[in-house]
Amino acid sequence: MNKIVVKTFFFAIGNYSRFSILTALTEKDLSVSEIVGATGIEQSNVSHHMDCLLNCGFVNVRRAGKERIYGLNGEARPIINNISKHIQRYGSDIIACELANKEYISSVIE
Amino acid sequence: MNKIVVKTFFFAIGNYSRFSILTALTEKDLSVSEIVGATGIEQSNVSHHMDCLLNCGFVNVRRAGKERIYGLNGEARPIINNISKHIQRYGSDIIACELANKEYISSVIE
DNA sequence: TATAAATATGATTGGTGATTCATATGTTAT
DNA sequence: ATAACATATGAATCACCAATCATATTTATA
Repeated sequence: MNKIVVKTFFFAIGNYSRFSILTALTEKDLSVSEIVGATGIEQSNVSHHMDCLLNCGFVNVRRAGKERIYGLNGEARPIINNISKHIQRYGSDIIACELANKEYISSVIE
Repeated sequence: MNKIVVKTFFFAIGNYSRFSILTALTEKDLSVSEIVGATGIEQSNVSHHMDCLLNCGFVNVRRAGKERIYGLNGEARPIINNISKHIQRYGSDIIACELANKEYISSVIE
């Protein structure tokens, strides 16, 4: 398994903000301001994330007047769906994680 | 989808070293020194990672003399397998990521 | 019980990247 | 052409975590 591929994959997807954006895009294509509304992430921050997701091939973009509409790439959809399924299915195991109570990771959560 | 669960999941798995360890454990249970051998990660660093993976419920551990043998938890196995499959299947898309050439992420790779 | 082997723990540090802020670019309408 | 809206870009900061080093703990063997 190629190290660059693995690192790039987790870099792009393994971030809560970006994963939220990808999840939101699972339902339908969204403009930047709609993504801001759906996720609560600040506008310029969303743009930075979209740049990352674009460059890593997870999303595509098209113009619509003043807006830019982002959509999931076909290859990305099954990845997001599958990880979501896993997280939902094994969420109870994950949340049982004692680490959440240890300072080591406490900052990671919320 | 619970934010804590998502964050914990990606925190634990979304790290190349920890993902390598989990991948190595897919084949068979391993002692710490065997993990060191298989992954090239330094001993105390492996221990720190195992602490994380233990606490997050991805692995279990048993004693065998001086050694400690780590194994994948049943719930973790399908997650690792599935993500591996995805990365293998969509690797060519991921690796086409232009971001790899931009300084923004260049440090992430290697 | 002293020594060696295997692993864990604690403290520290450096690098990285997410976020924020300020501003630029692009687009539409008046 | 200018104003208003939508988004992108650049720079800077701050927090976080992976890695390292030194040392402690646990178990086995002589």
